[in-house]
Amino acid sequence: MPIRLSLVEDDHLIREAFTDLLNNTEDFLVVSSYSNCEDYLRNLGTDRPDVVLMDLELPRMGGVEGIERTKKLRPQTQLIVVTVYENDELVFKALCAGAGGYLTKNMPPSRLIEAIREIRQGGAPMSTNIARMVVASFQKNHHSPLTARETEVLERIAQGKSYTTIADELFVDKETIRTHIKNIYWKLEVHSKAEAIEKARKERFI
Amino acid sequence: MPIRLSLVEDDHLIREAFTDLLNNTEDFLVVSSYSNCEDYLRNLGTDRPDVVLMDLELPRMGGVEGIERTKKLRPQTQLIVVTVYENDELVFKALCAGAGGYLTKNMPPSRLIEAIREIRQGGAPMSTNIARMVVASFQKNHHSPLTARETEVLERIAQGKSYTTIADELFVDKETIRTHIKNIYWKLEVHSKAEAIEKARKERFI
DNA sequence: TGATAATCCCCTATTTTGGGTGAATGAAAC
DNA sequence: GTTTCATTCACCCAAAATAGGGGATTATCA
Repeated sequence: MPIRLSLVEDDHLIREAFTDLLNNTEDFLVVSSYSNCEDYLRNLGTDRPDVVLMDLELPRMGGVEGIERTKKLRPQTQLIVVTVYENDELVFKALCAGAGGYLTKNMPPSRLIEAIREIRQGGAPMSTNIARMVVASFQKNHHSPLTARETEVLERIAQGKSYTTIADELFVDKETIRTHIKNIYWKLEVHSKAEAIEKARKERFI
Repeated sequence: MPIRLSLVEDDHLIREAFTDLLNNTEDFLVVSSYSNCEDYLRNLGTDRPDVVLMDLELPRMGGVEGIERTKKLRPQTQLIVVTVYENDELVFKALCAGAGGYLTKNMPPSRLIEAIREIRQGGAPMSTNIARMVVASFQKNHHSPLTARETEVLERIAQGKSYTTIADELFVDKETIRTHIKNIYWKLEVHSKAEAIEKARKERFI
């Protein structure tokens, strides 16, 4: 049985180039291609694609929402984003929504074929820069204004723990934790837990 | 100038095989190889490697701590983990500690060379399974016991927001949020924010 | 018809939080 | 050898948040 493919891409030249390329590849079958998410989702049940190549810049419903809906309607569907965008926020939104791979359009056509085989074999095909962004998202900013202890405290705050709990865990007094929090707030220029967590996460201090 | 490489690997057969392979590759220079982290770290300043291939199962100091210390001593050093372990926890610990790539030992030797070039060009070389684990870590569990609304509420709790703030954001009354929280606690069998966040994060409900 | 989801209300008591001010210790840096 | 920094703790206050208990009304969906 061939690997069933659907394309969602609003540039019809690219759409046809991909269709040609993939239909001329052993084991691949392009069952459908669409210029928008709405038409694609309407036919998802009858198309039954194994893998979908999805663009993100689409008219009306965007690709990220398209990914989410695909996963709700048909969870076994695997999606690879194919786009020009390398924007942090968009990449993570797409992955959170359920994309299993992310390619940027400056790749050689052979990479597309490779990626489809890779995702079928349990991988997560990504362009070089995307993989780096993803791995970097696990790592802390080394230029944090917070001390080691303050970081430890804020990490626990971000786990929803109370001052008392944190104090117990770190074998210090509750007042000590309060002092650390005050210093953290001063350094991050915030006045509440939520703001501190948001800022620290954004800048990867925690 | 060649790419300077250090190896940290306690199996001396593998160490020598890698050294041979890499020293016979254009532009590569293995400047040192060690069977443990302690010796490696002591010489990091004089070795000045561009890329380090690091095993994780090491005597005394483990590879994860080795990665952390490397990044503190010499942040520009790039590290690729080369190990047999595909354990979730270890993978994420290594990446959080600062690893820029993660390969499992069932790869062809050519993949090692490719990976070193890849990390130098701004990539994050990973084995198939590792890449999948990393991408999956962004995605939610589709078998959550929580409703869409409850998930929305718990996500905001995990951002450190108060009931009042959440109520405002969702355009409902504070009492509604309280009811959701009670139901969340009942479903997750917990009795506090911290426990709810921990359980929900672990099971990827949020 | 029942189950579930989402909304809201009231009561109580305890804890938590944010802000202010101050201070002792020890280590590292200059 | 003084000074900066990190870490620790103390006490005051008032507002806010939290957890637990009870109950109720819609609307939807199977």
